[in-house]
Amino acid sequence: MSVAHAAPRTARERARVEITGEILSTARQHLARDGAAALSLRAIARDLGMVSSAVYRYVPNRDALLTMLIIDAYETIGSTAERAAANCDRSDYLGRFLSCCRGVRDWALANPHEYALIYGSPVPGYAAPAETIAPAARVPIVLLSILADQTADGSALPAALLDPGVEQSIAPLREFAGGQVSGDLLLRGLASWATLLGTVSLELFGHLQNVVVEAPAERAAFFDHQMRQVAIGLGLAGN
Amino acid sequence: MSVAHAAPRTARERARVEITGEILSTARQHLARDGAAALSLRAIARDLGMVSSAVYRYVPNRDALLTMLIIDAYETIGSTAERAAANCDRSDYLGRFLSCCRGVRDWALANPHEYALIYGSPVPGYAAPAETIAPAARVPIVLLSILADQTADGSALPAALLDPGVEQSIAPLREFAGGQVSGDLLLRGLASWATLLGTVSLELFGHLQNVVVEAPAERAAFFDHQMRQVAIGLGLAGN
DNA sequence: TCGAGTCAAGAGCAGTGCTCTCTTTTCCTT
DNA sequence: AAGGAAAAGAGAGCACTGCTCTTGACTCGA
Repeated sequence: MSVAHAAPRTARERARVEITGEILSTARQHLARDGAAALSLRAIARDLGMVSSAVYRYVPNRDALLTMLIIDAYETIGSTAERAAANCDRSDYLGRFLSCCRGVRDWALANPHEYALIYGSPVPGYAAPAETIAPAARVPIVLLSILADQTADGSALPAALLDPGVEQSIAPLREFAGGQVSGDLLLRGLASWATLLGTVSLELFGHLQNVVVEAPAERAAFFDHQMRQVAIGLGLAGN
Repeated sequence: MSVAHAAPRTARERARVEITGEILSTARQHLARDGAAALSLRAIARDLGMVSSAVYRYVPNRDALLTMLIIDAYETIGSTAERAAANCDRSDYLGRFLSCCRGVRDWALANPHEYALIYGSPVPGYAAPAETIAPAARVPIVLLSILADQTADGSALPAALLDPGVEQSIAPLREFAGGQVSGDLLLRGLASWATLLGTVSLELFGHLQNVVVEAPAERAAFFDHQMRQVAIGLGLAGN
């Protein structure tokens, strides 16, 4: 029986976790500076003063390194969103929602390449492995928990009747949500998620040029207004 | 004085436009098959039976080729959206909107790599040149023209009062729209654009796994419902 | 102490974008 | 028609990539 994540005993094991960590952190730096497409195992090796083939002792291949960075990005944006939402009173649904949205946007602006890695075009020939699913769910779970809390205290929007085919289409999400939130509200939640990511992506990927003033203050005011409108659509700003 | 786009006179000029066209069409094939990151000038040259350096007689570099493909993608998705919207009566605002959205999604599903090229992560180290602006505007213009028509016949939503900072933030879009559409409606239009692209991106980039049933029929029903809700928010389905 | 396992290093393969030179082909002008 | 200029093709070459294989050195546990 093996202890999970046992502390490294031998010098070899100690060196292994240390070097693996160094590889990951330089990879993170390279990703932040040059983007995922320019991520090069050889360049990382050079930075670490080792030869390229040596890196393969610690990382199976480039895709595995990308997977680690993807998980890392999901975890940090997830915890950012969670912390942002937790900054507000539990019953302040509007505040939690807006805070979460702002947190996502701020993180995206500060880490554009990381954001592009997880929410932009998938790396070609790369299939996201199962380990990414849980971290990827953290942001939508923050949104979902706001809706669940709202439903629990009875202040949620009255559930509209849905077409059976539509109701059926979100069966996986419904199962995940545990039946607390109405299908109608789940769909609104998904729309809010899409609008949030869509708005951030539009801004970050340059599609708001000649549409919204470039200055940070205006961009922030625009984003805030859009997210507030979304919140109204969710019934979060009713009172 | 030179005639714009004059017909090729000499055999050399004729060959030039022809070979350039062949390079572009094989590039399109490679893009559709393997994605932008795997686009290789050498592979294209090989397909065309020429040596790699010869391609540089026709295309300055890889980025220029990408620019052509980007413009191409914007043009085709733009005309797809236009045609889809034009399939409905001019006064059928809801129909035009839904048809446009479905057209965008269908095109994206049929051409995922092209979609990712224009709406996914920007290619690192690549700055979109000015020639892409006009083609990129075609889809939002379709959405905007629906709102403008709606405003013109007096059936648009009553314009809500906006915060001055928010109103100011969309000054470029306001100028483009020519002052016909209220700021409130312009912002709703931008939100609908963001939701459309966000929803399509979520689906195409695999973020709806374990959220929405994978079967095409369910996915279509889900999309349709979401876009219909957006249309309601735009005041397109009031009657 | 000694065999097994682990690791760094280097060479090497196949591929990339891009440049340079050299030759051939085409075109235009004299 | 002839000659020179321009354009195009071909090939070598540079610097880079991911990745594999072999070799020799090191570490660890029995």
